Amino acid sequence: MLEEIAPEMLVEDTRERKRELVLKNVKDRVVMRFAPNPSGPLHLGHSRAAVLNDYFVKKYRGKFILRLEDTDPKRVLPEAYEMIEEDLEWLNIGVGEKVVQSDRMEIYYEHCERLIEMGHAYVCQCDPQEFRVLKNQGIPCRCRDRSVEENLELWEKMLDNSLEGAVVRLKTDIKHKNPSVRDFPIFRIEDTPHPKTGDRYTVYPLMNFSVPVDDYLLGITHVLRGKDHIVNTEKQRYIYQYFNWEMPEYIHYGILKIEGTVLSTSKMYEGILKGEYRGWDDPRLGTLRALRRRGIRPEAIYRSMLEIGIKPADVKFSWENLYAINREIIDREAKRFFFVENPKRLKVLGAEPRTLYLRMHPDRDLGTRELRFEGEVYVSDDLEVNRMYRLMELCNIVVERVEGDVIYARYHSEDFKILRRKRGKIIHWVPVKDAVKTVVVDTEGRERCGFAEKDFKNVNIDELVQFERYGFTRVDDKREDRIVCYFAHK
RNA sequence: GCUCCAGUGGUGUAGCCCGGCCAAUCAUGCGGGCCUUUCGAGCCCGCGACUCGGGUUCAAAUCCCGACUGGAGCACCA
Repeated sequence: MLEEIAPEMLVEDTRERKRELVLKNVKDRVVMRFAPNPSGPLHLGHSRAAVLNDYFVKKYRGKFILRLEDTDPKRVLPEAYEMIEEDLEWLNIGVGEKVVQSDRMEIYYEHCERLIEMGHAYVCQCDPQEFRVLKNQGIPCRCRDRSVEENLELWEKMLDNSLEGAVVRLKTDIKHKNPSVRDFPIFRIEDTPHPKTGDRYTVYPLMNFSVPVDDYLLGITHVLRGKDHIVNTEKQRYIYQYFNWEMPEYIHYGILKIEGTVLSTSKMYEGILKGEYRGWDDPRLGTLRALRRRGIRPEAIYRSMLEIGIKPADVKFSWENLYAINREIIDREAKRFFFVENPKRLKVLGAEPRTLYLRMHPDRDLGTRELRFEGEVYVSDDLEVNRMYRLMELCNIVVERVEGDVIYARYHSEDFKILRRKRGKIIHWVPVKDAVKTVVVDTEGRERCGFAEKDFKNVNIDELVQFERYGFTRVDDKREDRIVCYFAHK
């Protein structure tokens, strides 16, 4: 039946089902978390975890928890809490619950105490270098077999701020084949004031402690993380075992390698402070806000990340693929305008003035624009003497001479076919009168100056437009003397 | 160096678990054509890959071993 009416629908359907991403071990409900460190806004790298979590949560009607992991006061940027939420909202990710780790310090302390009481953790006062030497040989340090009472006493001292240079270590396997797993630290002292809690705490949990504790208490069922966390998963397994907790399902995906863009939050921040970048949304950066400013749609990023998926092999991020998806989205809504970069004056002799009305979009009704031709226009190409050109949508001309910055040409004919026969080029043009000074900021942050046609002045900020043959840009700012756009892609 | 993981066209992806229907999917890219007064979009055609070597098997992209390549981890960061 369906085969007769619409066979292509069937084909499409099976394909879609095949490519769909699935989660293993889904019981009644999935709870997943996205856990960034609030050191800056979200970038392309983060968007992968955020999107995949959101996708699965929506697919299985579960819960998305945003957990801000701010247990290293040195790596917290106060504005980042807000920025991360904005970025997620922009990506259309539904945050079901928000948790901030610095609000949960007492919880971590309690659980640490329990581990000490059970004899699974101890306070270690060894010099880090010395400990490492012992650890690498698989030899326990002398702190390891202190009594529970002593450890609790020392732990209290740590909290009281009367013990320096101590850490709490988890007893794992001192001969574990991965040395970093051997009695790894779970708490450390850090005196740097915390942007949220000030100097209230000086003892902070390390990730491999706070993460499993929170994952368990929040009821996380599936954890999606990069394979750089594989060893951490192994470490965290000890915590689950000691508390006799059931472990969530872990999925480790390959590293997403993104070339040609700055993604390191600390490097970006440094660059901003030095004035090298104009802010978190500088077009050279890989932050979501930079992409937004350039006119990349959140759906394009979302689809891009789903396409990449969760396979364990590393993947190279392809800007081309992202652009292709974005182009597909914005093509139908982007109004067309003429824009000439590096403008040169062109005087056309012997042509009658006239007014043209062109469509804003080749196949959708987005209105018309008006071009008044009065003999003098801007063009961006270098024109050759004696060659025929066509001012697009207008008429054929032949270049006569170039005098300084001004090109002189003579009107030749109307018919497009003549141009074809003479193998002439079609060029863009903008009437000199009423030309709108326009700056396009490219992906390197360079300003490219030129003129757009008169009606371009009616665009709204934030609108996406296509400068014909030039590329898609987002209108960023309108000033009295010019309009500023950010370049998206061809 | 040690430990672990992975290798499908330029890029991303499907297939690999449960060998045959895979002279390998889809997208992007590239080349060509149609259309078009955009070198855009759309439509059509084409290009292009199972890292290599052994083994198991009637049969291997799919299973096993080795090599090579790439990656991750080896912190009082996350």
